[in-house]
Order: sequence, then structure tokens, then C-alpha cells
Amino acid sequence: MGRATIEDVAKQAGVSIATVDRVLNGRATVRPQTVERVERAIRQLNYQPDRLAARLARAREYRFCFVLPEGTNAYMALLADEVKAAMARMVQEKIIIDLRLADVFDPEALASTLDTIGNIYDGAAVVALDHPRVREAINALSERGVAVVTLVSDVPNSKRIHYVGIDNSSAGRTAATLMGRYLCGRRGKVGLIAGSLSLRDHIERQFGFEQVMMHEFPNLVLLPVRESRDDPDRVHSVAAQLLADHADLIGLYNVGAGTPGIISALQQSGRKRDIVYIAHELTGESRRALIDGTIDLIINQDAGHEVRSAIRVLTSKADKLPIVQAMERIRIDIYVRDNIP
Amino acid sequence: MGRATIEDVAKQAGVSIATVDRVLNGRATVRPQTVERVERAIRQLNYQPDRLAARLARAREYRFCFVLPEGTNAYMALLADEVKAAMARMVQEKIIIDLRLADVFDPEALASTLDTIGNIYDGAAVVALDHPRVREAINALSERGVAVVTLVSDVPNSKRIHYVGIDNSSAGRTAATLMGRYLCGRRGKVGLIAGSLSLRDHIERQFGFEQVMMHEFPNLVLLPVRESRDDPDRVHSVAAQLLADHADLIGLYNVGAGTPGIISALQQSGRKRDIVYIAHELTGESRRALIDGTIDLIINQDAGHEVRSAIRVLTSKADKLPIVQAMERIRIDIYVRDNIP
DNA sequence: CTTTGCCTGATAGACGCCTATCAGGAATTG
DNA sequence: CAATTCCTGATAGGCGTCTATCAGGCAAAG
Repeated sequence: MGRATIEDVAKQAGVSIATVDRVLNGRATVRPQTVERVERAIRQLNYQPDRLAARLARAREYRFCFVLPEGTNAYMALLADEVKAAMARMVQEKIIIDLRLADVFDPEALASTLDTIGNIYDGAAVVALDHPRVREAINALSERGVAVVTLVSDVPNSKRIHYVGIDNSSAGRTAATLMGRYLCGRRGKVGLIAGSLSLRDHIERQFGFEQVMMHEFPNLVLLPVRESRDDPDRVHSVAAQLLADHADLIGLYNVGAGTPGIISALQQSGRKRDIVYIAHELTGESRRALIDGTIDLIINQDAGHEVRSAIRVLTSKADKLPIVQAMERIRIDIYVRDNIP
Repeated sequence: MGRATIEDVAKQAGVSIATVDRVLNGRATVRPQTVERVERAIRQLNYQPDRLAARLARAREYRFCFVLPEGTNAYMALLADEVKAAMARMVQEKIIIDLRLADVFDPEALASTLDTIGNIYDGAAVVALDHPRVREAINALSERGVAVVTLVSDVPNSKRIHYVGIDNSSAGRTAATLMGRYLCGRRGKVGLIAGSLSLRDHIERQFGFEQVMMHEFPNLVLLPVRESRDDPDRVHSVAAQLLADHADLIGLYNVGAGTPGIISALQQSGRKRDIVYIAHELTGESRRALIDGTIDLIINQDAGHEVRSAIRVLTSKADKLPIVQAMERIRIDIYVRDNIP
């Protein structure tokens, strides 16, 4: 025998199918004691509506919107590619996905983009800045009934239903531990470059990194953070400056994007072999640099997984189903030269 | 407008729905030119059958069987847990999963287990030994129409349709690179312990490890491999022996299971801080040892992902749908103390 | 020209659920 | 006690596909 159907529940509860449906979908007022009978039957039979049949019957299209940063960020380009791939794959499940680009570093621009994605959508996935204006826009969206998940960088205390991305303070701590071990007790300075201190993920990584560095590796001196706005040119000059200022720089951790700028600075300095450089996100450029030894370690979050997870979470929400937390945890990937996909 | 349906295709091709169905499901002989007309219509409309509707209509139950090693292996216990979790989750998709245990180290026992899982199943996922008898059993299964995927350890040249697991020679190379870096040019010996050299994954890891060790880290001397059959007691005595024989042992890589045996040997020796120890698979015990510093790095493959991937592959096969390779790639996870989930 | 296939069309019913409507009984109000 | 209002049952039709059956057209074989 297969699983219980609505009909079984109806029989068990001694009511009609229509009433079970009313209870399940809150379609009309049902007397409390009847509700109780139905719910008991559901529990007894361990009834779970068939998702497939439900989706088929509803014949409803879900529309989701991904809001990603515009610009040259290579990882964001990867994310965009995955969103496009998902678009194609999801049409057959009646899920329509749109992609919009916005300037993440400008809270006003990002917020007003969020404001415009109106009642067309059932859900949105946003790479967001942690800023009051943006938080407000996210809250406004969810008030309007658009489920919001944050992607890559979280906006805590907002009404987003879920955050899809790695635990960034763990990522920072991981980077520090690996940096410390790779440096094996050598004495020297370690530089830290961040994109923006309004990006939650960047702050958290920095925080975790500092924490472990301080406590575990007293032989290393952590230099003050430099901000780069994730702009390759700025990243380059910041890195070049660091290298010029500190002859005893032996470690470099770039919390944000703009990796090509660091790579070029390191290569120009001729010290790329002497400096342990840890970067975030596996992209075409960082991958090459990892292979040629400029980058020693890459900490990554899988773009494909993130996009698929965001979609799963949004559809679960739309179908009013619970999300399986364990399945949605995004892992911190560590890449060395040998395990690049 | 939504997507094309069978009806649209029928209209476009100027045939009946029944004929389109015959072409799609090879239900009866259709005149070649009619087939061509239908296929053209399918291409023009970019028609893809609705999976949901198809599964609903077929009302078919798929039965899959997982064959895992019996015994004390903690990782296999994790896999078994994930299989059980999947069972519960999959009933609602009309997929029935059974779990059987077998002695993987005994090719005859494993093969005869495979022989018994008869025509009940549509597919099987097997943690297999690379042995002629086992290969033959796998081939026999697929001849009988049971799709087979290998799990964790592959059986190349067999008729398995897919291998679910990490690239083990990459894993070995990764371990070697990390070992070499953690040891920072120190001179000394590195020990290698394997469960069985009939397990494909063990050989491949060993191979990759040796490769990188030889070429990249001439300062390190790799000791001959010791076989442990993944038995905790044997692992313990092998490790204790290694420690006793080599006062200058500074690295240890355990390619297989039985990690608790090594942990106890290391702790008894009082040298756990001096030896860089890299283990496979994140389990309760290895996790504790990673936190307390006995283990320096763990290389892992996510049990949940593997089980879900195996199920996806088997259902895709049963539904005659292509599998999305990129989605099924199992990553090599690297864990340090700071990124443990 | 009849018989035998071979192709194709038409159609019914199922899968499990959703949506909607109508009618009638029960409970509440006046 | 009549008039409402509230609950509930019954039922029809649909979502897109599969499975199965029957009948008819057409061609080749006898």
C-alpha cells in the first residue's frame, strides 16, 4: 500500500474530502472540534500531501528575483551564471526566475531596487549590504508578502526568512588557522584587506581572523585592515603599498574581492613565493593563481549550491513547507592546488 | 504562456496525442516519417515532459537498495544514518529505500549479497571492493536491469552507471600538499596507513599522496604503507609500532578508517602535538580529536550529499532522464578546527 | 476481392490534489 | 417558531501525463 491520501484522511476522520481540504488550506471556517478530528486523522495516518500532485493541481507559477551586485566581481559573475542555469532548469518546474543587478555598495541604490521589485514576485534572493536603509527595504518587501533570503552576505535583524551562505566568522577563523600553520612559527607581519566594512560577511571574516590570530599565533603581527571597495585597482594599490611598507610581510588575507589586483601586486613585487596568501572565492583568476602558487589557499562557497539552496528555500516557503536545515547548510570549501574541481 | 504540453506537440505535428505518447515512450511501432514529424514538433516547441505529472501518472514506486559495510566503521554508520533519513524523506516521492549490510572486506560475501538483491529493485548503491568477483556481481545486476552506482569506493570497468564519491587521488594529493606545508620544510619521516589495498579509494589516495610527497617535499621520507583492514585494534598496533620504530616520525596520514586506534596510539605516545596527523572522514571521534589538536586536518566527503546524489542519479536513470554532472560532483571537504559544522 | 496485418485516432480512466459551486442540515438569532 | 448564519457534504472539472482498449483506415498478402 502506498501512502495515505486525502481520501483516507477524510474516511478516518469521518468527514468529507472537502472538509479535509478546508482544514489543510484554510479555505473556510471549520468548527474547532472538526478541525481537531481531521488533525488527529492526519497524525494517525502520518498523512503528508503529495507535493507533486499539489504543484500540478495548483498549476501556479512561482516567480523569484535574484538581486546581485553589478560590476566586475568575478564571483558575482559566477553566481549570475548559476542563476541563469537555474532559470533554464526551473522553467520545467513552473518556477520563473529573474535576475537584476544593482550597486551593492550604494545602500540607496540597492534599497530602491528592492523597492521596485513589486508584487510580481513570490520571493527574492539578495546579496545585501548591512545598512538601515537596506534592512528597511527588505522588511518592506516581506510585509508585502515577498519572501526574502539573503545571499552571501547577511542582514541580521531584518525580516529575511533565511540566510544562504557560509558562516563567515568561521571562515575567518579557518583562514587564520591555516595561515598560522602554513607559517609554522615564523615571525613577521600579516596584512588584511577588506572590501567594505558595511558588508557583513567582510566584517565577520575579519573578526574571526583577528580572534584566532591574536590568541593562537603570537609570533604574527596583524596589520590594520585596509578597505578596498572590492575595486581591482584600489586593491592593487593597497596591496602594493602593504608590500612596500613592510619588508617583513609574510602573510596576506583578502577578505573580499578584487583578487586580481593582489595577484598583480604580488607578482610585481617578486615576493609571491615568500608570502602566504589566502583569498576568498574560486574564480577563473584565483584558480590560475592557486595553481601557479601565488595564492596558497582559497576559501570558497559554492555558487551553484547557493543558488539552488536559495531556490529550494523560496519554493518551500511558497509551498508552505518546512525547510530541511541540514540540507541548506552551505559549507566552507577550502581549496589547495590539488583539489580544484 | 506556460510550457508546451503533449497536446501542443500533437497539434503542431498534426497527429493525435496517442501517437505522440507512442513516440515518447516507445509504446508501439510508429511509421518513421511520423516519428520524424513528432520529433520535429518537439524540437520546435522545445517540449519537455512535465516530470511532476509524469511521476504522478506513472504512480510507480521505485525501489532502491543501499549496500553498506557492516562493522564498526564510524563513517559508514553516518552513511547509514543518512540513508535512513532519506528513506523517511523519500516515501513521499514514492521512492522506497532499503538498507543492507555486508562484509566489504570479503569479496565473496559482498558478491553473493549483490546476487541476492534480485528483481525487486530498480537500482542499487554499493560501497564496493574492487575485485573480479564483485565486478562480476555488479555486471550481473545491471544485466538484470538493476542500475548500479558505486558509493565512496569505485569499481572501474564495471557496468555501474555512475560513481558517487570524491576523486580519491586528488584527495591523496591534497593531503600530501597540506602535510608538506604544515611541516614547513622540516626533515623527518611520514607514515601512511591504509585499510585494504583492495579498496580502490585507499589505493588511489595512497597513490596521489606518494606522488606529491615525492615530487614536492624531498625533505620528507615516506615510510612503506601499512595495511590495517580498518580494524581499530590493528590500526592501533600498526600506529603504535610506527611511533616506536621511528623517533623522527613527524607526519601521519591514515587513508582509511579505524581513526580511534590512531588517536589512542598518538595520545599514549605523548607525541600528538609533534606529529601532523591527517585523517579521512569527519565522525564523532575524529571531530573530537580535531578539536583537541590530535588530528590536524580531516579530509571528508559529505555523507548526506553522497546519499542524496546516489538517489538522484538512480531516479534520473529510472525516469530515463539525463543527470546533471555538475550537480553530482562530490567535493573534497577539508576541515580544520574552525570550520567544523 | 477478401484477409491479414500495420498504423493511427479517439477516448476513458487513473494519479492526488486544488478550486469552486450549490444545496442542505445544524446552530444561532430575533 | 421563523429567519439567518454557519458548517459541511457532494460533486464537477482541471492540472499534464500515462496506460489501455477499440475501432477504423490503408496497404500488402493471399
